[in-house]
Amino acid sequence: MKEKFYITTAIAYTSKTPHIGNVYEVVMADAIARYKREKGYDVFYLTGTDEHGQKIEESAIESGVKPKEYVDKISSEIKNIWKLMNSSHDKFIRTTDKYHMETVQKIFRKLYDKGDIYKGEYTGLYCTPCESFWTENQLKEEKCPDCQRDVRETKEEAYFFKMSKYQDRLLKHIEENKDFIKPESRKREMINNFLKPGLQDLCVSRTSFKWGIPVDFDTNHVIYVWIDALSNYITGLDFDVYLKNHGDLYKKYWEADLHVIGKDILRFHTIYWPIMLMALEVPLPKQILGHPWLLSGDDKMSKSKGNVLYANDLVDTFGVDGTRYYLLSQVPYGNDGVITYENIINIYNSDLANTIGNLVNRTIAMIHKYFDGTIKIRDVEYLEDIDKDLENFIERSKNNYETFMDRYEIANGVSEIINIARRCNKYIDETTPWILGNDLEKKERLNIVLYSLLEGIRYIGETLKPIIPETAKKIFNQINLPYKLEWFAQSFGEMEYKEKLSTGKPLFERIDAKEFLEKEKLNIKEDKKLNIVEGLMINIEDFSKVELRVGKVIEALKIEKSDKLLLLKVDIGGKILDIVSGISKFYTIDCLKDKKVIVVSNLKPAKLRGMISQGMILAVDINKDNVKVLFLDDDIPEGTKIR
RNA sequence: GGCGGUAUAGCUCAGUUGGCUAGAGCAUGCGGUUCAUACCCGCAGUGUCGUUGGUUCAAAUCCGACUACCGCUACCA
Repeated sequence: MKEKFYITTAIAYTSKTPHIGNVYEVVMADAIARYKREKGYDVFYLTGTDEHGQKIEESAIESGVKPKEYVDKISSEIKNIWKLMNSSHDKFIRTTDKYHMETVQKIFRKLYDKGDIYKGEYTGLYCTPCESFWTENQLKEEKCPDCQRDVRETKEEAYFFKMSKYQDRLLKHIEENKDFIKPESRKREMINNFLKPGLQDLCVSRTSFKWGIPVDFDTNHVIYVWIDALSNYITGLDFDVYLKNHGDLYKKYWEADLHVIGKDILRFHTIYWPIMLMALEVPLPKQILGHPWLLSGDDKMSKSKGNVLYANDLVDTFGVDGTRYYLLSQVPYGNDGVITYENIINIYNSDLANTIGNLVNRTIAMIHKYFDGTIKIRDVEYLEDIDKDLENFIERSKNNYETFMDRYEIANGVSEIINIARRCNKYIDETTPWILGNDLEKKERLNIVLYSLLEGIRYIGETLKPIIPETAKKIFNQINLPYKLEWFAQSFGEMEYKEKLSTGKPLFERIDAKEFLEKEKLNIKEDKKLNIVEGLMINIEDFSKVELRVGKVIEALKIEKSDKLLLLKVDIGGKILDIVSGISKFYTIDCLKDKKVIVVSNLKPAKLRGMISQGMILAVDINKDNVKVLFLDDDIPEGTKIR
């Protein structure tokens, strides 16, 4: 009976096309899944898309389509990218799938019936004309800050999950199960930040938007998106809420062996998710692996730098395997990795083309040249020390590889493969087969040498299977062995190559970095074409509701305890508005003073960080770390209306 | 602002519980080789291990302070 292995990725959020970080996660999970399959596990690998929530509802409205249409599109886009990356998932779940939604409703109901979810209320001060809730300190002289009218204490219903009930049990579980949260450093974060201070009851329903799974016994409410999303790990296996009629998948594969997720959502997976499962009386997953990111945010990606990266583009240039290889070999285990075209080209050329590709190519060329493509098994009696060295090195590397892979340290595993290839290249130099080839009496010796190399290549092919399967396939093709060979059924020196080898085609074409980067620069210019979102059109009346005026910044002040906010006093022609703006990272106080800006002057005031903001100034978000305020010529008088 | 993380060769990163003369790959320089994809092999480097105090026989490693960068989070009407 095969041992089972259930692995999942986080399901990708469908508010927009996934970035390379999500792609990394899937490639990583895929490599682990493939590795486990090779090792003989009965693997179930689940991935999918998370399709509910306010953000999606908003994005859909923005694009002028129904939410379902919107998520259908993005979800299939994501599915295609996963396919492109050669993900070998066994199932792709969508949270808009009917069975998922039904089970989530039952989960909610069960927890409600149990008393772990209870109906409570948000208490707040409500201003009826403005339809807004205010907290006490938002009020201005006990009146609504917007309209200065009276507010009333009002309650709004919401469902809450009694997190605190399970927190001690969870803390104990985390402390007793050393490998529950990996890497180690993240575990401390979770315990110190969330568990030790004590958990608050979690609000698990929303009434402020509609795009979600309704609470079936109280349809004004939709279920909180995390309850919905996390459940996919069991609904995807046909979980039965009442624990009686689980589907076969569930019976076979739960509990999960590994949840691969980004470190940013570790909190949900290591706290809310286990507590949900405890409440459902279901065993917890064995391990949660919070992986680092490939990019430390958008900041490192900027079109002007020419390092924006999309999965499609990467695959176009480097192929699936070039891309997978980079992702799997270059992201460090603990820290975020960096990705630039220069780096990828470098790694691609040196590791794939030069080290592995060339090794395979030159070996096969020699076998054709000296033996017409057929090599017989080595005769152990004639082995020299140098051959044994090679063999030992390769066996050792293979063992190291497995050790790393078992710990999910993929990048370390990959470097063991490269080590094998390097060692083989060195062995060629040590044995100089081209000299042996000139001497008929050395034929036997030459056979041993080339056979040993062939075995080395087989080892490389095997270990590459989980990493870059297409290339592994090509290698097996070239050395004329079936790809589906059982994982290392023959150890070094035992394989018989009965068939004549096929003629070797290079596995990877080298990429000229200079040429490529210059071409890229041209492409970037192309990319600057405008992307106008169709669908959301407003008419002139809508626009005329917005009052834009020229304002002069009289004064800019830092707001305490805030990194992003500045308080601007802006003169809009006789009237001075206080405007709170999130630009303190980009502009100093001095360089704003006396500047002319565009002000939205009829914006409903709002309270931010305790300050009342009476308007807004226009600025361009080039990306989240590059914001430009739109300044006007100094000689335009303040107060002038803009239209 | 709160919480957390990271600072090591030109670049990307390893350095397990304190014992290094501080490593690997790439890039650089020199030499070798020609089976191979201007490839491969060898040799050579360069580092006040972010700054600064402390603990210790011994600190890149442990503790304190500081600085810079990053992430999450609140706030960017």
